[in-house]
Amino acid sequence: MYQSKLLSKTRKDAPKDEVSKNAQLLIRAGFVSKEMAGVYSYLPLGLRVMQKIEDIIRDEMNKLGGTEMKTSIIQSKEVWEKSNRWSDELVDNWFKTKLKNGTEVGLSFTNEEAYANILKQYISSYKDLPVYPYDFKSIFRNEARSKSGVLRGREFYWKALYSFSKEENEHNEFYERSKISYKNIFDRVGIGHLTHITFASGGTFSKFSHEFQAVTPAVNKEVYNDEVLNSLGLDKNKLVELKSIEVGNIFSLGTKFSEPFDLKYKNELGEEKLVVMGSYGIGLGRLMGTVVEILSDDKGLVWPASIAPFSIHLIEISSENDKVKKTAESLYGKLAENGIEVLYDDRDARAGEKFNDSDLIGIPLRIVVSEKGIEKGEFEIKERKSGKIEIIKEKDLMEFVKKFVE
RNA sequence: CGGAGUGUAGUGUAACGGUAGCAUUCGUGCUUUGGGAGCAUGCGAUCCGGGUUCGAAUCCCGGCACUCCGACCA
Repeated sequence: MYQSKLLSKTRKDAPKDEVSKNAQLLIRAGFVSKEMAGVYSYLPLGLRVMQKIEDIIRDEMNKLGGTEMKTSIIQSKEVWEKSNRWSDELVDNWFKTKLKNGTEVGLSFTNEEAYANILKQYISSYKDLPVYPYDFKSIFRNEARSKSGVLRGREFYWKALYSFSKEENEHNEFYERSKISYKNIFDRVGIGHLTHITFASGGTFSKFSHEFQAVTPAVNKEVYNDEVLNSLGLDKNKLVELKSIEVGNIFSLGTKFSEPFDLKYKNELGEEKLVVMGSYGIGLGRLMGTVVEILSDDKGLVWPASIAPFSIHLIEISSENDKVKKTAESLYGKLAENGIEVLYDDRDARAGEKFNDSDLIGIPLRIVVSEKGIEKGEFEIKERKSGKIEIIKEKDLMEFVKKFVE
């Protein structure tokens, strides 16, 4: 893609009211635009990262046996009254509105009800189980206070998978496998080494759940109190307190939702049994923000190759000599032919500005096309993460790049 | 939802109750071309609504927005 057509631009200063590192960098680099507190629009660069994260999660969910679908955002009151989660006194973060005819509806803040309600139509026999539907969707939460940039939004994009199992054993087996999938996801987006599974409160529906906490030098501490520690039999003095961000959460729901929705199946003996449920969530925006919090440096963003918006940042150093532009164009074409995603800085800007922008945007590999390089038949290659610079002969370039992209 | 603070060009900032200035971005021209370069020139702002005053960015009231601390966080 031509950088001149990118739509967004970098800036030197972050808006003064944006305090979190993730939002400051993402805004400065032109990945997101702030609509209001807790509500961000994704610009082309940001969307590309989100899509890569989505692809990785989708891949892992499919391997886990998940089936992708899409539940609606508009939810009817009746459904949520069944599980007693419509009342604002019990759930205070609903966005509610009305249809023209006065019917009350809400914007979904989670999916248990939606899935239980739908699956009731399709589950009737033990032969229908287990099933693991999931979706990616925008979720709306009317938070009293939104903070930490993209880490805690009022509108955010997430993946939610729900497991529907015949009994506890079958559920537990899946639950354990889901942990591995989650671990794979965090590995693949580049924060696996810092992400740990932890015990957490089960909220309103189960005694405990598991959270995946990514350790970070900044932001967010949660779930660390005597009650939880005591009930887990842990000694507070033996624990180390770390700052971390919750990047994923899995719950065993038991029959908490299958009961109110009368979600039952007949077993081999013709007996009616309640379905055992679990839920498994990951916020994609939060995950992206977490990667930013953890991997960025003082020059800007640093994306792991797996979720970088582009693999290569191709930079031409502006010159009177039109050979530079021609060479850069031709290289851009060659890379594209080989299926390599390239952001090509074709702007008429000075080298310093381009280098700074490149560091800020954080694409893993930078290739510089300059007049002096062309004379020698060489390109300069810089790895964003390490800052390591190499000079590569023109004939070796494609091979080098292919190897790097793998 | 409780407490505190802040609202000035796209962004960052200045202005005692008395001409809204500076930097950057952006437009134009020239110079420049390996780490946000230089000269010239131009465009662009006081959150909204009331009030006090000869006069309000500035003081007062209300609203809205944002930020911070806390509560909350399927």
